[in-house]
Amino acid sequence: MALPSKLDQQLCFELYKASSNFTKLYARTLEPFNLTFPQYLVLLVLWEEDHLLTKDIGNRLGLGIGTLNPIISRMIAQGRLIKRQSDEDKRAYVLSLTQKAQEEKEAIEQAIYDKVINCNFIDMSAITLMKNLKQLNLAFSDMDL
Amino acid sequence: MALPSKLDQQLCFELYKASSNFTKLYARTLEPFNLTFPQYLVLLVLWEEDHLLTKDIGNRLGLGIGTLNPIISRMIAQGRLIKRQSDEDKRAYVLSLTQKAQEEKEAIEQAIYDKVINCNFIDMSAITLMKNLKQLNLAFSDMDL
DNA sequence: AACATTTATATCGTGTACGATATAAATACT
DNA sequence: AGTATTTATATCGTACACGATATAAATGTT
Repeated sequence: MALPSKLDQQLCFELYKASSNFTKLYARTLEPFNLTFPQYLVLLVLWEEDHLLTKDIGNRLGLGIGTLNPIISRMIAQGRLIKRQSDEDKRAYVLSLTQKAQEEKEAIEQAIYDKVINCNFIDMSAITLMKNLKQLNLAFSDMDL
Repeated sequence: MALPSKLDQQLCFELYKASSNFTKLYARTLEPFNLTFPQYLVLLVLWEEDHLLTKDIGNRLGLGIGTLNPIISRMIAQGRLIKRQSDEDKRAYVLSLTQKAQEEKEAIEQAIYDKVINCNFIDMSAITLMKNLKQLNLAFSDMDL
């Protein structure tokens, strides 16, 4: 019987490396803002829709509370987020952007544009790549992983 | 001027999620063997070529010593690896598979085959995906990231 | 209303992952 | 040979990332 194909081994590995490379690239770009990549993802979510519950952010990023909570705590300490107990549900907490976090949006997006988008390789075949990745993640979401 | 494109934001995010999903899938498959995904990657490397130096494994996996060393230490404690000081270069250490690690290769490959390869989504468009990912990682390697 | 279950968050333990610093051995240079 | 630089590994500090457990509030059941 066929053993794990080379293909599969390479796929998981290429994905692992690509994600790591991308994270490193973003990390360097975000360092001047004293931001990590996961923290930036939280900002992306809240820039799109502010005043979300912890679980909402977790759902959108696919992160559990054990990962998200420390990230949020640090972002509160940084003065980027504010946490308020929800009125409707006293178990839940509403996360909101501070003025600082709202104002730095443009500068951060510009930095990403300069350093990341200008890496021409993004254009390569990003459409196909994205399509495949989305299909992949869709398949995972149907797997109750 | 165009802000960071939606495309880019989605690309980095889809990659992040896909890698995380894959790692989780592998983690579950490898758990019965008391193996983590990065530890499995070290085994993959050494199954292909045994008796490598720490730096060789690091190069092939794209991992620094700060990440790799704790992984190797745990694998030694697990009885999977043996570490011997190199004769040619007394700074370097040769990592070798124990008999246990050699013998469990088949069983682990079978487990991966059953749980991962049988996820039909692998077939989808893995060829295209792989090609794009390799291109991406090649571009990164030219960036002294 | 009393109780059981579910849900939202919190905390803990283990294991990456990276950058910075430290150390000893090897190599290059004068 | 003696010194400077590079190289291979080790250790540390910070920050994810996940699963397990804990707690309190909300919901469902009888």
